[in-house]
Amino acid sequence: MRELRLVGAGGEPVDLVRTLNSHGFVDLPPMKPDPDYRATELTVRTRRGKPRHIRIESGRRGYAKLSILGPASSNGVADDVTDVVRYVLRLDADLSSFYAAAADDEQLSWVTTGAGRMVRSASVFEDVVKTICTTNCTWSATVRMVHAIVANLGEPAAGAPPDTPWGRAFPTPEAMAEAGTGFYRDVARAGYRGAYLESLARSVAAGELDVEWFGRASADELNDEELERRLLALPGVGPYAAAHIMMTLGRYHRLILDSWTRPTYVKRAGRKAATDAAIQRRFRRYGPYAGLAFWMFLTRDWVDEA
DNA sequence: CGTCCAGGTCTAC
DNA sequence: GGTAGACCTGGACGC
Repeated sequence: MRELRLVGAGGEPVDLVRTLNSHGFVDLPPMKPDPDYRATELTVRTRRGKPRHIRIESGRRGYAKLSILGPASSNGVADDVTDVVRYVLRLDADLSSFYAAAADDEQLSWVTTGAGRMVRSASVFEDVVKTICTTNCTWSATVRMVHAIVANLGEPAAGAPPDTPWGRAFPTPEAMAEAGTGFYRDVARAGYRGAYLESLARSVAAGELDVEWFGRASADELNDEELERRLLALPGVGPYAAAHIMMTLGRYHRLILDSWTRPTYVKRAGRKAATDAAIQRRFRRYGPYAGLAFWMFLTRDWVDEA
């Protein structure tokens, strides 16, 4: 068992439950939250050996508790797993300036108690794949595709049951590159997205495309405009997908405007209608955090207020 | 049964 | 540069 101090890089508080229910991807394997999002299970790859199945939950005040389930693990493996969890929970992010801006906003000041930390997948590749699986389809179709990809191509942790997506790490680009066109068509039933996924996996596996760098690069090395341009160049990634991927990368300037967020904004704001431009004006004051502020505005009721 | 469309994108003008 | 039309799939509808 390990403990993780729930504090952001700027000393700001971290609300674990809000983080574990920060956006739809937390409900996709290899993550499996409890129904109330007060804890989650997750299967992660480590530098050596099989993936590990773990559980993250509240610990003593101000801490999360991390348990590695299954066979006993060495300290090295526990260190690896801890690093992955810190990454997934985005504990390295500094949201203090976002909170400073939100404190003056009557409709968003509630976030300063620790909301706004968006879960990210263990790799940028995984977030790109999942995002492509959300395009032009219902959420149930996204679930079907991602379940098939993880259940069939993901490496199982020790003791993982067969034929389920749970207990398996998200597949490597190599595994997805080798799966074959028939897998995407007949098993994942990804339709025309299959070609996008296969092309993406092949480029990454071949070392021609380094999507992980998109997550590591600073804003000086890779500014938002250039990053967006590169994301739009990926197969199957258009304006919506680029904005969503940028959110997972911690680039919150762009608002995710899609068939769910637009009507949800109108409802939450108590309006009859709102143009994209009007929505963007509402959150412009947040500058680089405009997209995050928008997302918080939409998802306030995802967690019961204490 | 057919039509529409969902957390859109691509191609061809 | 902006805008139709096609596109896999499978639920949700209307008929």
